[in-house]
Amino acid sequence: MTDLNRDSEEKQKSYHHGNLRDALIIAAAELIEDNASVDFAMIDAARRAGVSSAAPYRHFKDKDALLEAVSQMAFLGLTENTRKVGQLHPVGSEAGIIALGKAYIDFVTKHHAFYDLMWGDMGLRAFEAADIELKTSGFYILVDIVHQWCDDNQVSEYDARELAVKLWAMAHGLACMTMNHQLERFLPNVDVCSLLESSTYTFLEGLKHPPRA
Amino acid sequence: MTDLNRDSEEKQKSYHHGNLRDALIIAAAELIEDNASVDFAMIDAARRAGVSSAAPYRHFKDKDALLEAVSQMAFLGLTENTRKVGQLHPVGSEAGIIALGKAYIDFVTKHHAFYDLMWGDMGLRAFEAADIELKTSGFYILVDIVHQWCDDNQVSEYDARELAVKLWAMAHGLACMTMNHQLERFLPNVDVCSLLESSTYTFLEGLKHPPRA
DNA sequence: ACATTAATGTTATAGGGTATTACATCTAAG
DNA sequence: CTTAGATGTAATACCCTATAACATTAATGT
Repeated sequence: MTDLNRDSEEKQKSYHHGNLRDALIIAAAELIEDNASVDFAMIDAARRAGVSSAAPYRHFKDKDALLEAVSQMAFLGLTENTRKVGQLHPVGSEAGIIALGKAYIDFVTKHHAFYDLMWGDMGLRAFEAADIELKTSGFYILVDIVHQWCDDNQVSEYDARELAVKLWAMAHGLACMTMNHQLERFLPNVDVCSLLESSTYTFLEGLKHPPRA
Repeated sequence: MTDLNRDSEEKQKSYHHGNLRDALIIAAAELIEDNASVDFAMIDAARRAGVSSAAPYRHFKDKDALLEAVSQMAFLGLTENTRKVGQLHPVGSEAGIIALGKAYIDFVTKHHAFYDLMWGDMGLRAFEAADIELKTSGFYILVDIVHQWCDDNQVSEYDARELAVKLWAMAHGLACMTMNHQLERFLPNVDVCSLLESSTYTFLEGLKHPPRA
């Protein structure tokens, strides 16, 4: 009877968790989303995964390492999202460029707390490591689209990467201002997506006309 | 002799500090700059001001309150800087608009650690308070210049505040990407100021041409 | 002047968080 | 089936925030 009970029911709790590392990443991500802050306590992530407060340190050197793992998860999500949206539009279309910008703003503002992990002090340390591709591939999706746009519009004097950076900076800036509640302060009732759209159109229009005064 | 020594020398230490509140703000600001992070310990700010670890709590409810005071100081500096730079150029000139953007990027990137205080989670709480003017007056300097630019360029169909937001977002985005070291990653050897300049020119050029396709 | 009160500073400490150490339990390899 | 390595636990040292109880000074009224 004792033996029967041991692994009947569901999975029951064994001394070893099985996949604590992933469970901790998920637990941390949930805590971050719930509290809208990265200031959760390690012991809370541990409890959520059903282990003691010391267990996480078998899988992560310190809290920063766990946060870095969450950051990587977030980058995966962002890149995946970017790729999907990019495929919905013809490469080089202005609609595609705008859609990417909107998707970026949408992702970042909806996962506000992850933003700090991805672009804040945290991400920077491990950015040197082997995951550079993971964290930059989203950008190159935009570069490709912009490159094609340049070809299609006889705007050949510009470097696609430079244009992509500028366009990204526009989206990034608008996303920041949204998250800071400055947009609603200075432009109440204005949608950030419509701002991005008109900004992008204006900018692309400017590119098609004489470079300098 | 004992009496003589007591207040000779310089100011000597009296039981009361005299202006501990300001001293703590300055100490905190210095610690933030030095460590490039807001994660200083209250006791370190207290030591820097020459008092015990509990003394700060006579002047600030908690650490957040001290950080908020530092944030206000930073906003004062940014606004003052913006005002000065604005006065160097004719109101409405493109050079003036670009100079403001450059000044913003310069200030924010040079005081990277303050950025979090000013626009991060911190600032948001007290943004509701009486210091809204302090924290927004810099923006309206830009609005005025943009408004004049619109008049000078027969671009009347746009709201100056909306254009100012868009221009600010551009500068803000570029500043973020600089601080995140993304600019140097994707565009090594490119100066953020030159990016802002060409971005702004392109954007303003776009405004002068047919609104939509 | 002098007493009284408010303001400001100190020491001690509770409470909460991180991360380590020593020990316990399980898994896997031969 | 034994032994080594991986993984989990309990206990704890250390750091930080914030409060409480107490000490000292400044300010105020008569």
